Amino acid sequence: MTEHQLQSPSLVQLAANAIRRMILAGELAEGERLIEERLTEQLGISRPPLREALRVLEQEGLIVTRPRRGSMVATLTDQDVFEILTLRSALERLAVELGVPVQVPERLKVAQDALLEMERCAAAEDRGSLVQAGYKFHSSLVALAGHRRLEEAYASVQQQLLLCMARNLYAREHFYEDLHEHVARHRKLLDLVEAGDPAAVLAELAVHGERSFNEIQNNVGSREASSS
Amino acid sequence: MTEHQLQSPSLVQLAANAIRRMILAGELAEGERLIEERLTEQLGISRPPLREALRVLEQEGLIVTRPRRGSMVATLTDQDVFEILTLRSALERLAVELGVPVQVPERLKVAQDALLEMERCAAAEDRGSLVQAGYKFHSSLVALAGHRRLEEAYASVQQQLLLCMARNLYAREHFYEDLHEHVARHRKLLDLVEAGDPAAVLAELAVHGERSFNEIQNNVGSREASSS
DNA sequence: CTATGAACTATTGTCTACAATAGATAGTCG
DNA sequence: CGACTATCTATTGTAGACAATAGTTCATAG
Repeated sequence: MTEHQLQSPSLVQLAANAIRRMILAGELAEGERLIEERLTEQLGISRPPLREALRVLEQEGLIVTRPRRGSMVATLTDQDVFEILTLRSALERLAVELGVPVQVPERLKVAQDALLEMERCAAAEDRGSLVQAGYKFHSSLVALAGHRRLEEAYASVQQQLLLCMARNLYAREHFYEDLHEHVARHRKLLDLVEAGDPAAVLAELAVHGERSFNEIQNNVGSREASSS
Repeated sequence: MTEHQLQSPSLVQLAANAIRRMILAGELAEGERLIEERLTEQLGISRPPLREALRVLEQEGLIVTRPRRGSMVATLTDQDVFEILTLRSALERLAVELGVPVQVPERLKVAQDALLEMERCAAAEDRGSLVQAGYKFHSSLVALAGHRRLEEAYASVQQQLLLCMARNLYAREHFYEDLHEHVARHRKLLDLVEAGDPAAVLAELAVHGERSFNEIQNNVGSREASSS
């Protein structure tokens, strides 16, 4: 049932991916203007496909466009971070309600693999990769529901969270106070999922989300303080 | 705090709105191919802005685009309808959790007005307008949360639901078995919101959603049966 | 010295034209 | 007579150029 829809990507998709990567990697600072002609030179394409790519990123919430004033990388306020975190939490809850107990074993396998990857990263104290692995783990949990729109919405929200973290290196360095405790929480989450008890997973997810919320808010706050 | 950001809409926005309206009004059938040149003639614009508009609609889930094969109006399967309804429900739940008890009285006013409009439509037995008014009512409930991303996500999902209903007139004619009972349920919902009891609203919303689910599924099913 | 206005430049919005490809149709071979 | 292949056409993908506007800078007047 996995659809291997291999189809040559258009320049629009390639451009959108490239710019998305640049933004999430922090190569483009928040609030930075995206000059179309400059991007066309960098990417080696012409403006029409680039502009279509910008529309895609705009819908994804990574950039903001005002008529006649061009596009800029989205600037996230505390309110934005609040919105992202609450929305993410709500989507995860739906995913658990629909996906636990697990119906399709293959999907569980993906989550298990992601967790193993997280544990490897924690052992190597590689915080950067741990963030990525954590992202994959959560995505795989959401994928348990077999709900395409949910997955897309989640990916979009998670992406904005990465943008939020890309804006200050501080978060990337200090994000997880205790790596192993962090991974242990994820292990517990997966165990509960495997046990097939949605209520227990939701409860764990609640404290899980609470922690993320505090950590991110603190990091964002510290950035504001440190920039003065 | 209401931002009157008056800014002249670009052709992209105008085109997106126009095509969106055409799709939701049923003027473009589900699965119908959207030939770019034909649309440019209808709308009196050239292809670049049109293509950007199509990207917007693609991200909104109203059309599907495959590389080198153009765009077509999205075709919704039963799985799609399931996804739309569950997602909508999850978003409404988040809205209630954040928005009840009501913090900003002005927002409640909007919901009250929408409900009055619903009651007027029910009294006039105008099912078409009732659907619209119901949409506004639910949107205003979601707006209680003061959560921009939530509102946008909800609008997108709700829009797809309208697409789902646009594909068969049957749903529009017979959607609400009992108009007044339907409106009464909404009245109760708003009363609970005003009372400021999130748990009670969530409980009512659950049965509310359950009903919508059955009604829509039945209508979709009947369409499939009646088309043979 | 400051504030207001106009001209200018950088950038976006839009259009026309060309290149490339997927689907269709007809022709030919088995 | 059916199936496969080649050509052809309709449509999408991309490029480059022109038009319009917002922000900036400089000049001038108060």
